[in-house]
Amino acid sequence: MVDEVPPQRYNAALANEIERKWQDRWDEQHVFYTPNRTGLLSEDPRHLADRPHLFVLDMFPYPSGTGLHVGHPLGYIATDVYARFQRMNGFNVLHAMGYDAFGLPAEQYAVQTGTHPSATTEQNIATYKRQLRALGLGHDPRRGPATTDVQYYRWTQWIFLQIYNSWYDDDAGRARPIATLVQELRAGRFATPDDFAFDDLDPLEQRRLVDSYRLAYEAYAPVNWCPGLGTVLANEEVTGDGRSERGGFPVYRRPLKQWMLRITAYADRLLDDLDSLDWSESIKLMQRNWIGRSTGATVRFPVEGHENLDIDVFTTRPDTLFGATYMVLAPEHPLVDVITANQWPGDELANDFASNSLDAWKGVFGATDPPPDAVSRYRDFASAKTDLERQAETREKTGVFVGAFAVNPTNNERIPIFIADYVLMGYGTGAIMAVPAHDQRDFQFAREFDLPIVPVVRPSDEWLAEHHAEPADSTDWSEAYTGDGVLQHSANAEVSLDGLHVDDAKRLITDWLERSQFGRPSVTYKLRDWLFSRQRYWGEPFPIVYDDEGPIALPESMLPVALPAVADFEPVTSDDPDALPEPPLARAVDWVEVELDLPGPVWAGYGEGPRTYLRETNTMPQWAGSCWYYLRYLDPTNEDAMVDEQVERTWAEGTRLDGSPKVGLVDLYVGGVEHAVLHLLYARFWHKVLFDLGYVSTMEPFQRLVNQGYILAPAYVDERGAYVDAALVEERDGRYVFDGKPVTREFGKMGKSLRNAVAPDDLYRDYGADTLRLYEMFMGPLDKERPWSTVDIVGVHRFLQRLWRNFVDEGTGAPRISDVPVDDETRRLLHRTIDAVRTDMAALSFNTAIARLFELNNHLTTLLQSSGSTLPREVAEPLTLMVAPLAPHVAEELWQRLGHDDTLTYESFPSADPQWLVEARVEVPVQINGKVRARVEVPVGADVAEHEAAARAEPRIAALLKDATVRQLKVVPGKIVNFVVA
RNA sequence: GCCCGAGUGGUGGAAUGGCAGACACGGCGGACUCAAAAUCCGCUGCUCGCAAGGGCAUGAGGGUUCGAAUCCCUCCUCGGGCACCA
Repeated sequence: MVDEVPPQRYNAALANEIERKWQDRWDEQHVFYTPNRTGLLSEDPRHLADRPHLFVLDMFPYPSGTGLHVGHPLGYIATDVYARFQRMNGFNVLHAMGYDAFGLPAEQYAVQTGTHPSATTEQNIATYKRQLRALGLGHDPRRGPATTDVQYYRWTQWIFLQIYNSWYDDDAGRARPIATLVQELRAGRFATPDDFAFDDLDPLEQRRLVDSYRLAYEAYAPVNWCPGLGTVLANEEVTGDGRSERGGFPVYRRPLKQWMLRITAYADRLLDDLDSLDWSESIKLMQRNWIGRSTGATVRFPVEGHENLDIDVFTTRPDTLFGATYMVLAPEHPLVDVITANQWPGDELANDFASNSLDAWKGVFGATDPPPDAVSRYRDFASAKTDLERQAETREKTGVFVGAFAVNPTNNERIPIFIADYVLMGYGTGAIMAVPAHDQRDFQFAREFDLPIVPVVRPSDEWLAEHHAEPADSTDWSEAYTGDGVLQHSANAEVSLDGLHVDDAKRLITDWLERSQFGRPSVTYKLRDWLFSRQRYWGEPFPIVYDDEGPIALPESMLPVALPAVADFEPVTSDDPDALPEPPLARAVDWVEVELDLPGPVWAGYGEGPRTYLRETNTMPQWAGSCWYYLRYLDPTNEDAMVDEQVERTWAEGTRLDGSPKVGLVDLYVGGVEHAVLHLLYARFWHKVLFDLGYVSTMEPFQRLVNQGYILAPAYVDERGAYVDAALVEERDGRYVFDGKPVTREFGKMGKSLRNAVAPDDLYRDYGADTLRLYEMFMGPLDKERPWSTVDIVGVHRFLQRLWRNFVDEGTGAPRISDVPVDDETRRLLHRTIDAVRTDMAALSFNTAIARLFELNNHLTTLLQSSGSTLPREVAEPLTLMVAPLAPHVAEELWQRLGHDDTLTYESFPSADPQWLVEARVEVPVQINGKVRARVEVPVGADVAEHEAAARAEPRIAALLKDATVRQLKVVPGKIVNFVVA
């Protein structure tokens, strides 16, 4: 005989029933429709548009074929709780969810399943929508576009056109429309070929000149070529060990013609504007490091034997210029071919340098052959290495002398020129002056190649002692000295740095360099321009066509350029590093060839009547669609503009946490830390371009950023080192067994690769969505990683069950509510709880907010048990409203059973009455020598003397103080009493 | 190698200069039950003690302070980022 479960017990079955009911009702009644103040979507039956606006955003998901696991919605739940909380605080909250659906994985999934990516993408989005709806997320369903919608990517293409049709005016410090560049060129502001007036240039020259200034441009430059994926990649998509972030295929540096976006023009603003954002310091730091601004000087080194030929180097240590004893160019440096000598220098070398140097300088590459052969052999050696191999070689210094000399402009010493792969073409000028005494890499190279090491900064005595070194003789140093010190050996007829410290020496030598025209102050960045084209099918086509001379942008009227529906969409992949990129769209011959009559000025290549063009066959990278989706949420149905100006302005109004006006459009942005430099840098860049061109009114996209921690889960490895399905592993006596064989447990990020994903559908079935929501919020602070533990879920499920039972008779389902006033103790607890929950929710500290609600509910449980009475409405209603953001379905159901007809979504969040926050008396711990020995009660507001009297009157304290001398007494009223005794 | 961040009961965590361990899981004991599950109640950092009570405890060591998980220094471990960036 099995006992009946009470029909109205809050269990999974009842929870599911309640959840379905409220999800349907929210949909039917358009509860989460967020009105715009003007324009489209301004229908506003609830009069929300007059409220202050708040934009709460999640990083939108990539709809993969496997659906959601419980790690995904952590951030979505958090933003939903926050959005619901702020709706109850009187905000008109914009909260929606779109889909980032172009990109590599969708294409790979399509290849695997043999289905077209448009079909799989549609299915995957449907799955995600179903799973997210079941969580009860209060999204405005009208505002969630997919980046693959043609009506969406039409505007992605439009933004690309704005970028293409802009140039960066360094003097104005912002991007401006390309037409203004033409005005400036006509006015003679910038140099033109052979100093011809702009209008005297032929149209092709004009076009090339203008193209060279655009923020989107084609460049033939070394790029990251990944044959395993069949596409090129951005720097940000290549891991530290030279592999593709997606798939882990080797990546090679190859010079290829590709589209680039001039993000470097924004380097300073991307760096400086971080200060005005409410982001964690660690994310800001990651962006700062990625941008990598270095200040120093560019110095011009004349090349011996070449009239008017100089090599520019960038250095952060111009103070050490007198110590530059050789020079190094990157192997790919364009001047290498010009300066490489035909023969090794002869006897004069022995006069200037140690007699055995030349053989050392030739290294292993020039032993017998003349310099050009040595150079070309070294170049082959260097370019054959993948980044991975370079890494593995523990930074052994290699290189070769090119047989030529430069002149150190400070002292006219001739210094040999080398090529070496420790100098990178892509950074600074691709050439360095080497100061081996004060740079560790140069030091190692100098040791390897028997080059002079001249110390020009005198190290501290401690350093010299530690390195057993003599200051004058650097040859016995064990490493370079990079610290501060006093300059020496650094004087010529015009300038002397001797006796100065490093910072002063930098200033003085930079002045001298400018005066003598050998250099100038300069700034260099690690950030490179953004490689923006991919050889993929599943991405946004470029609104670009080609004539014989180069690219031409299509006019806005020809948007969208729809992605042709081809059956043959597979990328051409290879394991041959020498394979060349082949965009799949190039095979869509009918689409590629197009006859157009392009209007526009002659200098842009337009206006020649109908003619045949070839379309650009590369597509945009996945980041393109995610760079601006938050803007489309504002005005998703607008067919005339990316976003209506008025609408954008209303959502841009608002304040930061400290009350100052916000500079970022989105009030709260929550997402994974993996986008710290990729998406977040790209999106900031696009937003700034749109800001410069007047399409948005804020200079930043995201005011407050919170990175949610990953959900970790146990993963199990078998004897061969392979991951096994975690769901099928059993625990036996503390050991783990899979299919009868022992496996070892580790913890890792939940997901497909570790085979440890837990599907939300199972949890909806076993506990309900409210329980899942509450559990994910209760596990710990939002920004910390946390281990998933399915057993712990029962704790929050029990809470909901007790809450339900306190409100509702489990047998009949009738509410157990009365209108009698509560006792003072309960009322105090209620108001303290309200106060704490408000603070915690505003701070996204949901775990502690939930703990406070547990306490209140536990108190009510005991209260009802002891009195057997019904729950006073005075506490029932605020408790329901406080639970609502976290567990909205059950809260709505209780609210209804409390006698309310309308949704509680727009009810006011309870406010604490200050009168009930203060206690009449307060318990204060009494310490003796910092150890708590007793507690005494004093009236609130008691002074120091009252505290002391109360403490001394306490029997235990009195006994302990009886034979002791009180040397000091510390009282913090209401907090602590501390006797310091001898 | 450089730069961040984090180390608190058996577990997740709370406390950001003033009572360490809120809240929850797990465990132990009890009530209900023929029994079990569910539910409810109590106990639960370690240690000495029959008890009253004492001692020890926030990765390790030192410092500042009447008082330190919290601030400072050194070290250890783990996690993350960057990595020949001149």
